[in-house]
Order: sequence, then structure tokens, then C-alpha cells
Amino acid sequence: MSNNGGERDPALVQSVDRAVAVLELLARNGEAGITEIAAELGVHKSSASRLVYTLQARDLVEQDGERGPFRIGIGMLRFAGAVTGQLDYVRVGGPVCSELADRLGETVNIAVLDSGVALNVSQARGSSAVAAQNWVGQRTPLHATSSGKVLLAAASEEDQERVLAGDLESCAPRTITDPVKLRYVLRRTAEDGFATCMEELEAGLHAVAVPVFGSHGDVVAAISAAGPAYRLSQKRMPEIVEELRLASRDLSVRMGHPV
Amino acid sequence: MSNNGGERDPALVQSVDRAVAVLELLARNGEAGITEIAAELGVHKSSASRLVYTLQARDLVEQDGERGPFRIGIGMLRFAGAVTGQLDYVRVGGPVCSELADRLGETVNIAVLDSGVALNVSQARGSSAVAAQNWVGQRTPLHATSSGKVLLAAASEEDQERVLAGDLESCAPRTITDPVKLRYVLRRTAEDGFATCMEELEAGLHAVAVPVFGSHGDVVAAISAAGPAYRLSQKRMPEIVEELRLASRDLSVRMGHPV
DNA sequence: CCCTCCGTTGCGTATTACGGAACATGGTGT
DNA sequence: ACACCATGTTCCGTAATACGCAACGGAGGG
Repeated sequence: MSNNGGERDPALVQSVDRAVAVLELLARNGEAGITEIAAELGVHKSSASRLVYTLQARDLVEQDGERGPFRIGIGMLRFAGAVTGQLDYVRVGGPVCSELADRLGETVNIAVLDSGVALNVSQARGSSAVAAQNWVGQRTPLHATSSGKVLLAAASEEDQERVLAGDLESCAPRTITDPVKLRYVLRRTAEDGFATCMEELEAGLHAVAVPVFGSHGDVVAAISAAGPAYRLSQKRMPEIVEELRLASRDLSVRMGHPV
Repeated sequence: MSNNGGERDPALVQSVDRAVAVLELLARNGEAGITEIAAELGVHKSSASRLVYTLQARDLVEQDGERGPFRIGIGMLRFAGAVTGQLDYVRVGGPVCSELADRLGETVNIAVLDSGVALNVSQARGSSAVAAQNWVGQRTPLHATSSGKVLLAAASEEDQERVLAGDLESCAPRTITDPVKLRYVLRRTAEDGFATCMEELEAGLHAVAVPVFGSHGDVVAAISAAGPAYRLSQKRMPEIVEELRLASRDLSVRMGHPV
């Protein structure tokens, strides 16, 4: 289902591309066996085995003992560190997320705009027992998330129109797929300074987001809180937005952007 | 210098192995051009170009504009998230690091043993203004760091001897390069329950570390504090070691290893 | 104890990636 | 202004390389 639609860029190095696909699969599933990987990529078991073996030799993939499912390995942290070296949201954002997550009891995320999607760069789980998945590194559509709306509302006219003209994929029953309605929502978002997302990405999931400002008053990121619909009710929003605003200001300051 | 010594495991997928080497180079250097990458890997420019292009298509590598040096891309965060999902030191360690860093005013790190080196998995900066670099994901030699000594002192006899017999590279003027002296230091470390590192990794940098214990009383990680030599004086050590021990116990408990 | 499921190993083939050289494209120095 | 250098990309022929196949070895499960 996630396979290459048919055309493959011939300039790509096939095995490298497949290896990355393996990593993506593992990142998505948490863990997987060779057979499962092979099936998912549409390659033979032996090919999958070789790819995994190579990644394992470089510590990018590891398995429990001698014989068990494979998962992303510790060696990956080396590269993660190299990213954070340039992207401060991760390093600075961590504590801010944690603090707010503790206070709200909900999952808090920081996302940035990256080539047409919202990319989550930092996350802290709320104290609640409700299983919250890990969104870090995940790309989420701009039109179906609270962070995405905030980022898009602050983007240039052209960028907005490009998204509006594109495919507004329906992720959940209440996803906004009508460009006209989305344009209205974006205007509201810019005015209000926050965006909500009520079961538009996943059924039963609510979220709110506010912008994070850079030194020139431009929006550089969004910080959001997400949780089950029954807990993030409409009437609790003002309180949460206020908390998010405080965290956003804190984040701006910590990043060296005095307000 | 970092090339394959000569023999290459024929079971490895060559292009994948090279692609990972590219990523490692970028993680190490921060950034690099195609020519430099090709030279370092010992491959032709065109090969390097293809590899980078493939990685770029998957967002694992990015460049400033259209024409600039390459660096590790944001897409790498996806995998980093997957690691933290299973490796609890990162998630659980974050708050512990932060708290201790605040209290000490110094940089605090958590490191684990990973294939012959100390791998930093979590870090929190102290409040001090002194610029502290980001060590997360960095591999540091076991013989030239406080964390490394702690981890090595708890390792098996064979592992210790392997390091002692290996190349004790000199990182700074006071790095311990004498196997005999290092063996003595390791014994002292095991007895004392902590290790120091006085300008052995970098001139002007001091550090102290204590072990973190797992459920079976085994050493699973090390937690360390690092800072400029003039601030981490010898006579301040006992106080810091005590703080580190508290944090270590806290960490053990949070990871579900009651003492 | 057999059967099934999973992962690895050899092997032959042709797909695939590699290296060479020519080609673009800026940046630089005279 | 021009030539020159350095960097990265494209094209192409070759053979090295990774792939798929099938058989093998090991663990669990019935």
C-alpha cells in the first residue's frame, strides 16, 4: 500500500532507497521481521535480509537477541544529534514541551513548516494514561492539524494558495476538504492567533495550536496540545490557549528572540 | 583515514554501506560538498552525487539553497523519534538531566556503552553562559571521558583489555594514553563509584560521572556533569558526585529499576 | 516427533550501480 | 571583461553487484 506507485526515478540508487524504506517502515511499525519487511517493500526475503544486515552492521538497526524482530538502532542517535545541532527547536523545545505537558496533562508538540507539510520536531507526553503515539519526525498535512493551520495561516499567499489548490486529502470524517471553508478557517486563525482541530486528523482526537515567533515577528514554528475529544472540550480551549501562549513566549525567549 | 582498512564484508550491500558512510561523514563534519564526500569515501564524484541525491529525496540530507554544502536533513528526526520510543534513557533521561543541570548550573549528559565507545543519548545545558556544545549522539572515546571510564570500569574483563590493548588516542594534553595507568584508574573508578576527567578530552574541560544501575545491579549507563576547569574544581567534586548519585538513583527508579 | 514458520546462505544471472569523461554553472583572479 | 578553476550533474558502456530463486538450518507449536 505504501509502495512506489509505479514510476521510479532512475537516478535513485535503488538499494539505498530501499534501505531508507526499511528504516521508515521500522520507524512506523516500531518493529518488524524480515518476512514482513520483504512483503512490505515488495522485494525478496534475501534482499531484505541483506539490507537489514548492512544497516545492522552500522548500528542503524538492532534486534532483541539473536533471533527477534528488528527495530531502529541506537546508532541513529548520532545523526539525530547532527540535526539538532542546526535545528534548535529540538534541543530548546524539549524542556518547554515537558513542562507544558506536565501542567496540561496532555501531549504537547512543536512543529515547523517543511516543504508543504507540518513536521513535528519535539514532543512530550502528557501524564494521562491514554496511549499517545509518538509524532516526532512525522509529517502531517497542513489542512488537517492545528499546527498545520497555524503555520499555513502565517505562510505567504502563494504557499497558501498552492495548498488550497492541491489535494485536501480526507484523513478523518471531519477533515476540511473544501478550499473555500479552509480559506475562511485560515483567516480566522490569523485573526485569533490560534487554531483548533476537532477530529479532523483522527476520530476522537482534538488539538489546539498557537504560533511561535522568531526574532522578526515571523512565525517560525507552532506549539500544540492534543488529546482525546472528551478531554479537550470546546470550553476548555481558552485555558489551554493561554497556557500555550505562555509556552510559546517562553520558547521564543529561550531561542534568543526577545518579544 | 576513516576508510575501510581493506577487507569488506561481501555480505554487505555496498551502496547502502556507502550511503551510511556519507551520513556519518556529514554528522561528523557538519557539512560537506560532493567532491569532499567522494574523496573521503574513495569513490567517484558521480557515485557520491547519486548517493546524496537519493538521500536527499528521502529528506535525510539537505542543502542550503540550490548550490551549497550538504548536511543531515530534518527527515532524520523521524528515525530519532523511533529510537526514543524504545530507548528509555532519552525520554526518561531528559527531565533528570534538566533538573540536575539546573541545580548544578553545568551541562549534564547521559551516556551508554555502544560498540566500544561511549554514546551520549541525552543532554541538558547548564544555566551558565559558557558555550557548551551539543554532545547528543556523539561517540566519545572510553578512555578520555568520565562517562567512558565509568562504563568501561563496569565492563567485562575482556572488553576492558580490548580497549587497553587498542589505540589510546590522545585527545588533549592530559589524555591517559598509558595502558598501565588507565588500568589503575579503572580500578579506582570501580572502587570509588565515580570517575573524573580533567582536561583529558579537551583543554579546559573537566567532568565527573557516576554509574546508573539497571534492575540487576548492572551498570546500564553513566550520568556526567561537565564544565570549564575553573568551575569544576577538585574540591567541588564531592558535592557534584553526591548530586550525580541522587540523579542516578532517580533515573534508575524512573526506568523501573527500584534500588 | 513432525510440521510450520522464519531467517540465512549459495549460486547464476542480468539488473544495477559504478567510473570515466564531457558538460554545465558559478565564483575568482588577473 | 575574460579566462580559469572548482564544483556538481549528465550521459554511456561495462562489469561488478545486488537481486531473486531455492535449498538449508533452527525455533517454536501442535
